[in-house]
Amino acid sequence: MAVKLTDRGQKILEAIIEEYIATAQPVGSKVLTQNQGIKLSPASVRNVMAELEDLGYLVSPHTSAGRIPTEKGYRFYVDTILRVSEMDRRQQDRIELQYRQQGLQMTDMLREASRTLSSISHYTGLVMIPRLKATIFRHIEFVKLSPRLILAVFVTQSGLVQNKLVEVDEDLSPRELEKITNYLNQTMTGLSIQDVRTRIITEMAQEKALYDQLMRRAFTLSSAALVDESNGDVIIEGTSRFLEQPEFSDLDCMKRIVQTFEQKSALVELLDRGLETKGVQVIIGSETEHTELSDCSLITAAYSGKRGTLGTLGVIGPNRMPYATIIPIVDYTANLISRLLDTDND
Amino acid sequence: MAVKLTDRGQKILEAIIEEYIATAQPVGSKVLTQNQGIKLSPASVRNVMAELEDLGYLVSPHTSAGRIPTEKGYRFYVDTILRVSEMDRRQQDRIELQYRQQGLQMTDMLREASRTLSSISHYTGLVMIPRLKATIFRHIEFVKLSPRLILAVFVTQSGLVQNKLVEVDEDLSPRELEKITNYLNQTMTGLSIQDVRTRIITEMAQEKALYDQLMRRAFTLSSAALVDESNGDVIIEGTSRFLEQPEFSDLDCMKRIVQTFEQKSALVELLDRGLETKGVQVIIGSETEHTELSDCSLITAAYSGKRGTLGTLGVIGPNRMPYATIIPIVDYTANLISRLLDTDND
DNA sequence: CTTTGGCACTCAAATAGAAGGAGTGCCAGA
DNA sequence: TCTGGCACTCCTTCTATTTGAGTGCCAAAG
Repeated sequence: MAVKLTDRGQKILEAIIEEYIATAQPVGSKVLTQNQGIKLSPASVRNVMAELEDLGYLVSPHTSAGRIPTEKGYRFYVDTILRVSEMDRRQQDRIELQYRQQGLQMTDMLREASRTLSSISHYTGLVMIPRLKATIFRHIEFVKLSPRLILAVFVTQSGLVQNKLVEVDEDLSPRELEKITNYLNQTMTGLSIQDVRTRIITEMAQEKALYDQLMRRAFTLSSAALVDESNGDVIIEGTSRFLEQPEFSDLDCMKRIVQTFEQKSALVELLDRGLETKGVQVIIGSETEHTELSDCSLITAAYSGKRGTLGTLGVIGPNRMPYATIIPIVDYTANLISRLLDTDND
Repeated sequence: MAVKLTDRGQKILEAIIEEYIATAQPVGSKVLTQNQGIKLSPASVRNVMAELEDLGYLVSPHTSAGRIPTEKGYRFYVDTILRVSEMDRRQQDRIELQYRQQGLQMTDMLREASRTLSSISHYTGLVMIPRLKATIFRHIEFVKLSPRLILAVFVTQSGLVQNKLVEVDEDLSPRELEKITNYLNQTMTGLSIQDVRTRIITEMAQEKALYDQLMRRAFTLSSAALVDESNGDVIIEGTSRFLEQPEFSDLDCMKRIVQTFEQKSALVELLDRGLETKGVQVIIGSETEHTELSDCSLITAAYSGKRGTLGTLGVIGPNRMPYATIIPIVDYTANLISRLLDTDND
């Protein structure tokens, strides 16, 4: 790390990585000299390449092949060489229009976001559904389905609708239910679900609540309704893109990756990492800390609603991804979604 | 079709298909003679096999290979040879228990069904989400989110909850909204969504409704709320199972299939076919009428709620599927889901 | 001291040929 | 009608050889 890389070394590393991203073939010294911008003989390039290999940025699969970037190489490329450009303006407009024409349902929008991410990046799109507890309480409504079964419908500030069936021990009259509804809507609006839940707990602990039958029921009901079950769901679109990548032509390796996708938990964990971070985050290969995904990279960014971060979205593909084009795409999409969530439903 | 197959022909066809299902290798005359139940010499078996090939039930990939079943062969096998057994009782109980422990949300249950179908069949599970219009109206509730934006929450008899955001032209007072809610819940409960919609249309056409402001609004609102957007969604679980099948080791073919899955429309169409049919239906290869799925077979069955068919579910895999074990699984699952939808939420 | 052309060397990938073997069709005899 | 035998087909596997891209290193040129 402390080792400085010469200017020339960087240029050549950049050229190699970009060539490899484009072709998926080990890069030799000859093709690099055809690259304008490098005005050296193959022999000189070879010297530099040997240096880069010593530093751990490149490896050669075997003696008579070219070089391919290591994870360290990609990391260096992303961190210090890469300068991301803006996204094409016309493409931006086209995407935004597509969303505007859509309906207003939040989950539909997120699904569309995942699909769009996949189709314009040509990799697999990921969108994390907002954690309930991170959202702001707006409104709750109870619908009595049968004496013991109540449907709780619960709307967040950003327009996310969540329903939950709650089984209760005692038959609640419509009037009681209405009172409970009014009480909750008056006291809880504007708080985060997290806060609502702690508040319910503290109030339940206080004696005054325990003496009041109705209050007790209100709290029982609402705490049951607000349990976050959708604990980290991810919308994955474009899994088939993985099948296009030559590095995953090994069926066994492919299968393990798709299985990991299906389980989702690993992806949830990876997307969670981006929640705290501002801007675009890149996770390369073994940085995922999942052996099945050790040949995959993620480009993620957080999106937010009116108040703070709601979730993350991004793209997953092979290490050999065109970061320069995809980073702006992810960045733009995260901002767009944030904007749409802000303007909708107010 | 008119051609009668000898008893011996059937026995041998059965043995070949079952051997091929088990091994995925062309079946030769020799292995068949090792099968107890066939007490003939390889030469005699060869004669029968040549006959079966003439009839179109078998083909040989090349002269020096064994024979593999054609679609026609599978069809004949499924229609006339196959006798399906009951499902293992213990497995039944284990599955049912798994569902009972689950929550009550319908979509979660269907997702679980798809997952279970996949995991016990070792193929890909499919469950069609009920079409809204096929379901029975139970309750509707409106939540005003902002002056112009109303959230309609709508519950079907079988417990499916659907929400929809409706933009309205005029600000409705809470009282008006309540009146509308009451009116709709009183008049529409027990009708199918289809009926509700036609009723709304006819009533709107009648003059009396047009003169009544409130009524008009009620109808506008409810018709907007009941538009079926989720037009045929399918829950697909276990796509990675396809990667295990040797017949799809060709990456290109594989990619086309997974892409078709992702688009879902083809699967919706295929599952739709099973809506009218009682019992288990088998669709083999080109019967799917989708070129991408011409090497796939589906085993489907309809499931129903309190009143009539709600949707279909099933398993998709290669033509070479162990029909004998999967048909009972699909059958059992469809019945189980129907039963669970009947007993829940009443 | 850096750069470059030359050259021997390495090793994966492609090609070609040979051997092996599974399975068939057909025929003559039981 | 069934069966053993036999010639034939042609896919699969294996081995040997060739090919060529790319390297490392060195000595000479800049």
